Amino acid sequence: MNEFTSLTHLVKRIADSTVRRLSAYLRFLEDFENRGLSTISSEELAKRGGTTSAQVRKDLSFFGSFGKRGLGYSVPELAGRLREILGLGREWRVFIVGAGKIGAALAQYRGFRQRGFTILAAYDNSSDKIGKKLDGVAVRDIEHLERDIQREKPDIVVLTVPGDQAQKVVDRVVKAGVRAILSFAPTQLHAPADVAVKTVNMAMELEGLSFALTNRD
Amino acid sequence: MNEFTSLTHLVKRIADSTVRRLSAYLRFLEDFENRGLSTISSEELAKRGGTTSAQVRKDLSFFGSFGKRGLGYSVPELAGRLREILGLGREWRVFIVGAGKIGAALAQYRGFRQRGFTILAAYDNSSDKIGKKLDGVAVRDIEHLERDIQREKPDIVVLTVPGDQAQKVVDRVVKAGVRAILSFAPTQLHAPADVAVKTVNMAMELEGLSFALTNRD
DNA sequence: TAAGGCTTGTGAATTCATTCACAAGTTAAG
DNA sequence: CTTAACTTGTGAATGAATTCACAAGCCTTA
Repeated sequence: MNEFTSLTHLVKRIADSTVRRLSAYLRFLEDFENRGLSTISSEELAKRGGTTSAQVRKDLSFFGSFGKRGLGYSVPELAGRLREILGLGREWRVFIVGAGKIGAALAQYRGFRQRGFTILAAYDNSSDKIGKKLDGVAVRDIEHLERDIQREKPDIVVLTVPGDQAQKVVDRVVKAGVRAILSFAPTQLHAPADVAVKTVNMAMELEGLSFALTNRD
Repeated sequence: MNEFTSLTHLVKRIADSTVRRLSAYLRFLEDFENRGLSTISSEELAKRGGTTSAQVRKDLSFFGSFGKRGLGYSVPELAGRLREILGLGREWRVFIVGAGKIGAALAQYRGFRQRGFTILAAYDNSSDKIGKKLDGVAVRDIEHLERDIQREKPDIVVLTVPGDQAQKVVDRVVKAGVRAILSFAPTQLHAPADVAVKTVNMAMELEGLSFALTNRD
Protein backbone atom coordinates (compact mmCIF):
# COMPACT_ATOMS: atom_id res chain seq x y z
CA MET A 1 0.00 0.00 0.00
CA ASN A 2 1.07 3.50 -0.76
CA GLU A 3 0.42 6.54 1.39
CA PHE A 4 0.74 8.84 -1.62
CA THR A 5 -1.88 9.43 -4.25
CA SER A 6 0.76 9.78 -6.95
CA LEU A 7 4.44 10.41 -7.42
CA THR A 8 3.80 14.05 -8.11
CA HIS A 9 1.99 14.55 -4.80
CA LEU A 10 4.50 13.37 -2.27
CA VAL A 11 3.19 13.90 1.22
CA LYS A 12 6.56 13.69 2.89
CA ARG A 13 9.60 15.56 1.72
CA ILE A 14 12.09 13.03 0.42
CA ALA A 15 15.59 13.48 1.81
CA ASP A 16 18.39 14.34 -0.54
CA SER A 17 20.36 11.35 0.69
CA THR A 18 17.48 9.07 -0.29
CA VAL A 19 17.39 10.45 -3.83
CA ARG A 20 21.13 9.98 -4.18
CA ARG A 21 20.81 6.37 -3.14
CA LEU A 22 17.95 5.75 -5.56
CA SER A 23 20.22 7.07 -8.27
CA ALA A 24 22.91 4.62 -7.20
CA TYR A 25 20.47 1.70 -7.10
CA LEU A 26 19.41 2.51 -10.66
CA ARG A 27 23.00 2.34 -11.80
CA PHE A 28 23.46 -1.13 -10.29
CA LEU A 29 20.18 -2.30 -11.76
CA GLU A 30 21.27 -1.23 -15.22
CA ASP A 31 24.41 -3.20 -14.69
CA PHE A 32 22.38 -6.25 -13.65
CA GLU A 33 20.06 -5.73 -16.61
CA ASN A 34 23.02 -5.85 -18.99
CA ARG A 35 24.15 -9.07 -17.41
CA GLY A 36 20.72 -10.57 -17.96
CA LEU A 37 19.81 -11.08 -14.31
CA SER A 38 16.12 -10.93 -13.70
CA THR A 39 15.68 -10.51 -9.95
CA ILE A 40 17.68 -8.97 -7.13
CA SER A 41 17.25 -8.77 -3.35
CA SER A 42 17.55 -5.68 -1.19
CA GLU A 43 20.56 -7.38 0.38
CA GLU A 44 22.48 -7.59 -2.89
CA LEU A 45 21.55 -4.04 -3.81
CA ALA A 46 22.76 -2.91 -0.39
CA LYS A 47 26.10 -4.68 -0.65
CA ARG A 48 26.82 -2.93 -3.96
CA GLY A 49 25.78 0.43 -2.66
CA GLY A 50 27.61 0.27 0.63
CA THR A 51 24.43 0.44 2.68
CA THR A 52 22.03 -1.96 4.43
CA SER A 53 19.12 -3.97 3.11
CA ALA A 54 16.77 -2.20 5.53
CA GLN A 55 17.88 1.12 4.10
CA VAL A 56 17.18 -0.05 0.56
CA ARG A 57 13.71 -1.26 1.47
CA LYS A 58 12.91 1.90 3.42
CA ASP A 59 14.07 4.09 0.53
CA LEU A 60 11.84 2.25 -1.91
CA SER A 61 8.91 2.15 0.52
CA PHE A 62 8.49 5.93 0.24
CA PHE A 63 7.31 5.39 -3.32
CA GLY A 64 5.41 2.13 -3.18
CA SER A 65 6.08 -1.56 -2.85
CA PHE A 66 7.85 -2.98 -5.84
CA GLY A 67 9.16 -6.29 -4.57
CA LYS A 68 7.90 -9.81 -4.03
CA ARG A 69 8.30 -11.32 -0.57
CA GLY A 70 10.52 -14.34 -0.62
CA LEU A 71 11.90 -13.46 -4.04
CA GLY A 72 13.17 -9.90 -4.28
CA TYR A 73 12.72 -7.29 -7.00
CA SER A 74 12.30 -7.74 -10.73
CA VAL A 75 15.36 -6.01 -12.17
CA PRO A 76 13.71 -4.44 -15.23
CA GLU A 77 10.59 -3.48 -13.31
CA LEU A 78 12.46 -1.80 -10.48
CA ALA A 79 14.75 -0.04 -12.94
CA GLY A 80 11.70 1.29 -14.74
CA ARG A 81 10.10 2.45 -11.50
CA LEU A 82 13.27 4.23 -10.43
CA ARG A 83 13.56 5.98 -13.80
CA GLU A 84 9.99 7.13 -13.37
CA ILE A 85 10.56 8.31 -9.79
CA LEU A 86 13.73 10.16 -10.77
CA GLY A 87 12.02 11.77 -13.74
CA LEU A 88 14.29 10.16 -16.30
CA GLY A 89 11.50 9.19 -18.68
CA ARG A 90 11.83 12.41 -20.61
CA GLU A 91 14.38 14.69 -22.24
CA TRP A 92 15.91 17.41 -20.10
CA ARG A 93 17.23 20.45 -21.96
CA VAL A 94 20.51 21.86 -20.72
CA PHE A 95 22.47 25.08 -21.25
CA ILE A 96 26.10 25.19 -20.14
CA VAL A 97 27.24 28.64 -19.05
CA GLY A 98 31.03 28.99 -19.10
CA ALA A 99 33.06 27.43 -21.91
CA GLY A 100 36.30 26.91 -20.00
CA LYS A 101 37.99 23.61 -19.26
CA ILE A 102 35.22 22.29 -17.04
CA GLY A 103 32.55 23.35 -19.51
CA ALA A 104 34.50 21.52 -22.22
CA ALA A 105 34.78 18.40 -20.09
CA LEU A 106 31.03 18.42 -19.50
CA ALA A 107 30.21 19.01 -23.17
CA GLN A 108 31.86 15.72 -24.05
CA TYR A 109 30.60 13.82 -21.02
CA ARG A 110 28.61 10.85 -22.32
CA GLY A 111 26.63 10.44 -19.12
CA PHE A 112 24.53 13.46 -20.04
CA ARG A 113 23.11 12.13 -23.27
CA GLN A 114 22.88 8.60 -21.94
CA ARG A 115 20.36 9.70 -19.35
CA GLY A 116 18.32 12.01 -21.52
CA PHE A 117 20.09 15.28 -20.83
CA THR A 118 20.51 17.17 -24.11
CA ILE A 119 23.01 20.00 -24.20
CA LEU A 120 21.49 22.69 -26.38
CA ALA A 121 24.30 25.23 -26.24
CA ALA A 122 27.19 26.67 -24.27
CA TYR A 123 27.72 30.35 -23.38
CA ASP A 124 30.82 32.43 -22.80
CA ASN A 125 31.87 36.06 -22.80
CA SER A 126 35.22 35.54 -24.51
CA SER A 127 35.33 36.37 -28.21
CA ASP A 128 37.97 33.63 -28.64
CA LYS A 129 35.35 31.06 -27.79
CA ILE A 130 32.11 32.50 -29.16
CA GLY A 131 31.24 30.90 -32.48
CA LYS A 132 33.50 27.89 -31.89
CA LYS A 133 32.32 24.40 -30.96
CA LEU A 134 32.88 22.48 -27.75
CA ASP A 135 32.66 18.84 -28.77
CA GLY A 136 29.81 19.53 -31.11
CA VAL A 137 28.14 22.06 -28.82
CA ALA A 138 27.96 25.62 -30.18
CA VAL A 139 29.43 28.35 -27.98
CA ARG A 140 27.27 31.45 -28.01
CA ASP A 141 27.66 34.98 -26.70
CA ILE A 142 26.51 35.22 -23.09
CA GLU A 143 24.84 38.50 -24.06
CA HIS A 144 22.07 36.43 -25.58
CA LEU A 145 21.54 34.23 -22.54
CA GLU A 146 18.19 35.65 -21.45
CA ARG A 147 16.84 35.83 -24.98
CA ASP A 148 17.82 32.22 -25.66
CA ILE A 149 16.37 30.99 -22.36
CA GLN A 150 13.05 32.51 -23.33
CA ARG A 151 13.22 31.00 -26.80
CA GLU A 152 14.60 27.54 -26.07
CA LYS A 153 13.36 27.00 -22.52
CA PRO A 154 16.19 24.92 -21.06
CA ASP A 155 15.19 22.98 -17.93
CA ILE A 156 18.62 23.07 -16.35
CA VAL A 157 21.56 25.46 -16.46
CA VAL A 158 25.01 24.05 -15.70
CA LEU A 159 27.28 26.76 -14.35
CA THR A 160 31.01 26.55 -15.00
CA VAL A 161 31.99 30.21 -14.72
CA PRO A 162 34.59 31.52 -12.25
CA GLY A 163 33.38 31.84 -8.65
CA ASP A 164 33.17 35.61 -8.66
CA GLN A 165 30.71 35.59 -11.56
CA ALA A 166 28.56 32.68 -10.46
CA GLN A 167 25.98 34.55 -8.36
CA LYS A 168 25.48 37.13 -11.10
CA VAL A 169 24.72 34.40 -13.64
CA VAL A 170 22.38 32.67 -11.17
CA ASP A 171 20.41 35.88 -10.76
CA ARG A 172 20.19 36.31 -14.52
CA VAL A 173 19.02 32.80 -15.35
CA VAL A 174 16.57 32.67 -12.44
CA LYS A 175 15.05 35.96 -13.59
CA ALA A 176 14.78 34.52 -17.08
CA GLY A 177 12.79 31.58 -15.72
CA VAL A 178 15.25 28.73 -15.10
CA ARG A 179 14.33 26.59 -12.09
CA ALA A 180 17.25 24.15 -11.81
CA ILE A 181 20.96 24.89 -11.63
CA LEU A 182 24.02 22.67 -11.30
CA SER A 183 27.00 24.77 -10.29
CA PHE A 184 30.70 23.95 -10.31
CA ALA A 185 31.70 27.28 -8.77
CA PRO A 186 33.31 27.03 -5.32
CA THR A 187 30.92 29.55 -3.81
CA GLN A 188 27.70 29.47 -1.86
CA LEU A 189 24.85 30.45 -4.18
CA HIS A 190 21.60 32.09 -3.16
CA ALA A 191 18.38 31.52 -5.10
CA PRO A 192 14.64 31.52 -4.38
CA ALA A 193 13.27 28.41 -2.68
CA ASP A 194 11.49 27.21 -5.82
CA VAL A 195 14.77 26.98 -7.72
CA ALA A 196 16.67 23.71 -7.26
CA VAL A 197 20.38 24.39 -6.89
CA LYS A 198 23.07 21.72 -6.61
CA THR A 199 26.70 22.60 -6.16
CA VAL A 200 29.70 20.43 -6.92
CA ASN A 201 32.48 21.98 -4.89
CA MET A 202 35.87 20.44 -5.51
CA ALA A 203 37.62 22.64 -2.96
CA MET A 204 35.22 21.37 -0.30
CA GLU A 205 35.85 17.73 -1.20
CA LEU A 206 39.60 18.22 -1.09
CA GLU A 207 39.36 19.89 2.29
CA GLY A 208 37.22 17.00 3.46
CA LEU A 209 40.06 14.67 2.52
CA SER A 210 42.60 16.95 4.16
CA PHE A 211 40.51 16.87 7.34
CA ALA A 212 40.17 13.10 7.20
CA LEU A 213 43.92 12.63 6.73
CA THR A 214 44.71 15.07 9.52
CA ASN A 215 42.21 13.91 12.12
CA ARG A 216 42.50 10.20 12.33
CA ASP A 217 43.93 7.29 14.32
CA MET B 1 36.96 24.95 27.56
CA ASN B 2 37.65 22.11 25.25
CA GLU B 3 36.64 18.52 25.81
CA PHE B 4 39.38 17.28 23.50
CA THR B 5 43.02 16.98 24.37
CA SER B 6 44.07 17.95 20.87
CA LEU B 7 42.76 18.24 17.38
CA THR B 8 44.28 14.93 16.49
CA HIS B 9 42.43 13.12 19.27
CA LEU B 10 38.83 13.94 18.59
CA VAL B 11 36.57 12.14 21.02
CA LYS B 12 33.48 12.44 18.89
CA ARG B 13 33.30 11.60 15.25
CA ILE B 14 32.75 14.82 13.34
CA ALA B 15 29.95 14.64 10.77
CA ASP B 16 30.74 15.12 7.14
CA SER B 17 28.18 17.89 6.92
CA THR B 18 30.00 19.75 9.69
CA VAL B 19 33.33 19.55 7.87
CA ARG B 20 31.73 20.83 4.68
CA ARG B 21 30.33 23.82 6.54
CA LEU B 22 33.69 24.56 8.16
CA SER B 23 35.16 24.63 4.70
CA ALA B 24 32.49 27.11 3.61
CA TYR B 25 33.05 29.31 6.67
CA LEU B 26 36.75 29.46 5.85
CA ARG B 27 35.97 30.68 2.36
CA PHE B 28 33.81 33.51 3.72
CA LEU B 29 36.43 34.42 6.28
CA GLU B 30 39.07 34.73 3.57
CA ASP B 31 36.72 37.02 1.73
CA PHE B 32 36.26 39.12 4.87
CA GLU B 33 40.01 39.11 5.46
CA ASN B 34 40.60 40.55 2.00
CA ARG B 35 38.10 43.28 2.70
CA GLY B 36 39.95 44.17 5.87
CA LEU B 37 37.17 43.32 8.33
CA SER B 38 38.48 42.27 11.72
CA THR B 39 35.54 40.64 13.50
CA ILE B 40 32.45 38.71 12.47
CA SER B 41 29.47 37.26 14.33
CA SER B 42 28.04 33.77 13.98
CA GLU B 43 24.94 35.46 12.60
CA GLU B 44 26.77 37.05 9.67
CA LEU B 45 28.66 33.84 8.95
CA ALA B 46 25.35 31.97 8.98
CA LYS B 47 23.65 34.35 6.58
CA ARG B 48 26.43 33.91 4.03
CA GLY B 49 26.45 30.16 4.38
CA GLY B 50 22.71 29.66 4.23
CA THR B 51 22.53 28.24 7.74
CA THR B 52 21.74 29.45 11.27
CA SER B 53 23.91 31.14 13.87
CA ALA B 54 23.30 28.28 16.31
CA GLN B 55 24.60 25.85 13.71
CA VAL B 56 27.75 27.91 13.21
CA ARG B 57 28.43 28.08 16.92
CA LYS B 58 27.72 24.36 17.40
CA ASP B 59 30.04 23.46 14.53
CA LEU B 60 32.87 25.49 16.01
CA SER B 61 32.19 24.24 19.54
CA PHE B 62 33.34 20.74 18.57
CA PHE B 63 36.86 22.12 18.29
CA GLY B 64 37.06 24.74 21.01
CA SER B 65 35.77 28.21 21.76
CA PHE B 66 37.22 30.80 19.48
CA GLY B 67 34.89 33.76 19.93
CA LYS B 68 34.38 36.59 22.38
CA ARG B 69 30.94 36.96 23.93
CA GLY B 70 29.32 40.23 22.99
CA LEU B 71 31.77 40.77 20.14
CA GLY B 72 32.02 37.80 17.80
CA TYR B 73 35.04 36.13 16.22
CA SER B 74 38.37 37.63 15.16
CA VAL B 75 38.45 37.08 11.41
CA PRO B 76 42.16 36.25 11.05
CA GLU B 77 42.21 34.12 14.18
CA LEU B 78 39.17 32.06 13.23
CA ALA B 79 40.49 31.64 9.69
CA GLY B 80 43.75 30.36 11.12
CA ARG B 81 41.98 27.96 13.46
CA LEU B 82 39.85 26.59 10.64
CA ARG B 83 42.91 26.08 8.43
CA GLU B 84 44.48 24.17 11.29
CA ILE B 85 41.36 22.06 11.90
CA LEU B 86 40.99 21.28 8.21
CA GLY B 87 44.67 20.37 7.92
CA LEU B 88 45.47 23.11 5.43
CA GLY B 89 48.65 24.22 7.15
CA ARG B 90 50.76 21.89 5.04
CA GLU B 91 51.35 20.79 1.48
CA TRP B 92 49.29 17.89 0.19
CA ARG B 93 50.80 15.90 -2.66
CA VAL B 94 48.43 14.81 -5.41
CA PHE B 95 48.54 12.36 -8.31
CA ILE B 96 45.88 12.60 -10.99
CA VAL B 97 45.04 9.26 -12.60
CA GLY B 98 43.31 9.69 -15.96
CA ALA B 99 44.44 12.42 -18.36
CA GLY B 100 41.14 12.91 -20.18
CA LYS B 101 39.07 16.07 -20.29
CA ILE B 102 38.26 16.07 -16.58
CA GLY B 103 41.87 15.36 -15.66
CA ALA B 104 42.89 18.28 -17.86
CA ALA B 105 40.34 20.56 -16.24
CA LEU B 106 41.66 19.64 -12.81
CA ALA B 107 45.30 20.09 -13.81
CA GLN B 108 44.64 23.75 -14.56
CA TYR B 109 42.30 24.33 -11.61
CA ARG B 110 43.81 27.12 -9.53
CA GLY B 111 41.95 26.12 -6.37
CA PHE B 112 44.32 23.18 -5.91
CA ARG B 113 47.53 25.16 -5.59
CA GLN B 114 45.83 28.00 -3.75
CA ARG B 115 45.05 25.68 -0.86
CA GLY B 116 48.31 23.82 -0.75
CA PHE B 117 47.48 20.88 -3.01
CA THR B 118 50.45 20.24 -5.31
CA ILE B 119 49.86 18.12 -8.38
CA LEU B 120 52.95 16.00 -8.84
CA ALA B 121 51.97 14.12 -12.00
CA ALA B 122 49.15 12.72 -14.08
CA TYR B 123 48.83 9.13 -15.33
CA ASP B 124 47.23 7.61 -18.39
CA ASN B 125 47.40 4.44 -20.45
CA SER B 126 47.13 6.08 -23.85
CA SER B 127 50.41 6.51 -25.75
CA ASP B 128 48.98 9.67 -27.31
CA LYS B 129 49.04 11.31 -23.91
CA ILE B 130 52.06 9.77 -22.16
CA GLY B 131 55.01 12.14 -22.29
CA LYS B 132 52.83 15.17 -23.04
CA LYS B 133 51.96 17.91 -20.55
CA LEU B 134 48.58 18.80 -19.08
CA ASP B 135 48.87 22.47 -18.18
CA GLY B 136 52.40 22.01 -16.91
CA VAL B 137 51.70 18.62 -15.33
CA ALA B 138 53.63 15.72 -16.87
CA VAL B 139 51.56 12.77 -18.08
CA ARG B 140 53.21 9.48 -17.22
CA ASP B 141 52.57 5.86 -18.12
CA ILE B 142 50.07 4.28 -15.72
CA GLU B 143 52.35 1.20 -15.74
CA HIS B 144 54.60 3.10 -13.34
CA LEU B 145 51.84 4.08 -10.93
CA GLU B 146 52.79 1.77 -8.06
CA ARG B 147 56.51 2.46 -8.42
CA ASP B 148 55.92 6.21 -8.40
CA ILE B 149 53.55 6.05 -5.42
CA GLN B 150 56.27 4.31 -3.46
CA ARG B 151 58.89 6.84 -4.56
CA GLU B 152 56.94 10.08 -4.34
CA LYS B 153 54.41 9.24 -1.63
CA PRO B 154 51.40 11.24 -2.79
CA ASP B 155 48.84 11.89 -0.05
CA ILE B 156 45.84 11.96 -2.37
CA VAL B 157 44.95 10.33 -5.67
CA VAL B 158 42.39 12.06 -7.87
CA LEU B 159 40.63 9.54 -10.11
CA THR B 160 39.36 10.67 -13.49
CA VAL B 161 39.33 7.37 -15.36
CA PRO B 162 36.21 5.87 -16.98
CA GLY B 163 33.80 4.23 -14.55
CA ASP B 164 34.61 0.67 -15.57
CA GLN B 165 38.27 1.12 -14.67
CA ALA B 166 37.84 3.07 -11.45
CA GLN B 167 37.64 0.19 -8.96
CA LYS B 168 40.71 -1.45 -10.47
CA VAL B 169 42.73 1.73 -10.03
CA VAL B 170 41.43 2.12 -6.46
CA ASP B 171 42.64 -1.38 -5.63
CA ARG B 172 46.05 -0.63 -7.14
CA VAL B 173 46.65 2.68 -5.37
CA VAL B 174 45.31 1.40 -2.03
CA LYS B 175 47.64 -1.57 -2.24
CA ALA B 176 50.49 0.80 -2.99
CA GLY B 177 49.74 2.74 0.20
CA VAL B 178 47.48 5.66 -0.74
CA ARG B 179 44.96 6.54 1.97
CA ALA B 180 42.83 9.27 0.34
CA ILE B 181 41.02 9.24 -2.98
CA LEU B 182 38.85 11.78 -4.77
CA SER B 183 36.94 10.08 -7.57
CA PHE B 184 35.01 11.56 -10.47
CA ALA B 185 33.85 8.19 -11.73
CA PRO B 186 30.08 7.63 -11.61
CA THR B 187 30.42 4.35 -9.74
CA GLN B 188 30.31 3.22 -6.14
CA LEU B 189 33.85 2.48 -4.98
CA HIS B 190 34.87 0.02 -2.30
CA ALA B 191 37.96 0.53 -0.15
CA PRO B 192 39.14 -0.41 3.34
CA ALA B 193 37.77 1.70 6.20
CA ASP B 194 41.08 3.46 6.79
CA VAL B 195 41.07 4.89 3.26
CA ALA B 196 39.14 8.14 2.86
CA VAL B 197 37.16 8.10 -0.38
CA LYS B 198 35.11 11.01 -1.72
CA THR B 199 33.15 10.75 -4.92
CA VAL B 200 31.94 13.58 -7.10
CA ASN B 201 29.15 12.03 -9.12
CA MET B 202 27.76 14.30 -11.80
CA ALA B 203 25.14 11.78 -12.91
CA MET B 204 23.79 11.68 -9.37
CA GLU B 205 23.56 15.45 -9.14
CA LEU B 206 21.76 15.66 -12.46
CA GLU B 207 19.31 13.00 -11.38
CA GLY B 208 18.77 14.92 -8.18
CA LEU B 209 17.75 17.92 -10.26
CA SER B 210 15.58 15.76 -12.47
CA PHE B 211 13.86 14.43 -9.35
CA ALA B 212 13.38 17.92 -7.94
CA LEU B 213 11.91 19.20 -11.21
CA THR B 214 9.62 16.19 -11.52
CA ASN B 215 8.34 16.00 -7.96
CA ARG B 216 7.14 19.45 -7.16
CA ASP B 217 4.04 21.50 -7.69
C1' DT C 1 -1.77 -29.59 1.10
C1' DA C 2 1.85 -28.70 4.39
C1' DA C 3 6.39 -27.38 5.85
C1' DG C 4 10.70 -24.99 5.33
C1' DG C 5 13.37 -21.37 3.63
C1' DC C 6 13.57 -16.70 1.98
C1' DT C 7 12.68 -11.84 1.51
C1' DT C 8 9.68 -7.92 1.67
C1' DG C 9 7.41 -3.92 3.95
C1' DT C 10 6.94 -1.32 7.94
C1' DG C 11 5.97 0.27 12.79
C1' DA C 12 9.02 0.98 16.75
C1' DA C 13 13.44 1.92 18.65
C1' DT C 14 17.56 4.07 18.20
C1' DT C 15 21.04 7.08 16.69
C1' DC C 16 22.44 11.28 14.73
C1' DA C 17 21.91 16.32 13.52
C1' DT C 18 19.80 20.66 14.14
C1' DT C 19 17.52 24.16 16.66
C1' DC C 20 16.12 26.36 20.95
C1' DA C 21 16.84 29.12 24.68
C1' DC C 22 19.39 31.15 28.15
C1' DA C 23 23.33 31.91 31.55
C1' DA C 24 27.61 34.02 31.23
C1' DG C 25 30.83 37.17 29.41
C1' DT C 26 32.09 41.49 26.73
C1' DT C 27 31.85 46.28 25.28
C1' DA C 28 30.24 50.98 25.33
C1' DA C 29 27.99 54.78 27.29
C1' DG C 30 26.69 57.69 31.11
C1' DC D 1 30.27 51.82 38.96
C1' DT D 2 25.93 50.59 36.69
C1' DT D 3 23.07 49.73 32.98
C1' DA D 4 21.94 48.42 28.27
C1' DA D 5 22.90 46.08 24.19
C1' DC D 6 25.22 42.27 22.18
C1' DT D 7 26.96 37.70 21.24
C1' DT D 8 29.02 33.41 22.58
C1' DG D 9 28.90 28.55 24.19
C1' DT D 10 26.19 24.79 25.43
C1' DG D 11 22.82 21.65 27.76
C1' DA D 12 18.13 20.32 26.58
C1' DA D 13 14.51 19.72 23.25
C1' DT D 14 13.20 18.69 18.92
C1' DG D 15 13.37 16.78 14.47
C1' DA D 16 15.28 13.69 10.88
C1' DA D 17 17.47 9.55 9.24
C1' DT D 18 18.81 4.95 10.01
C1' DT D 19 18.47 0.49 11.93
C1' DC D 20 15.94 -3.20 14.23
C1' DA D 21 12.95 -6.82 14.28
C1' DC D 22 9.19 -9.39 12.90
C1' DA D 23 4.55 -10.45 10.79
C1' DA D 24 3.10 -11.42 6.30
C1' DG D 25 3.64 -13.27 1.84
C1' DC D 26 5.88 -16.06 -1.89
C1' DC D 27 8.27 -20.13 -3.80
C1' DT D 28 9.85 -24.94 -3.76
C1' DT D 29 9.71 -29.54 -2.50
C1' DA D 30 7.46 -33.53 -1.11
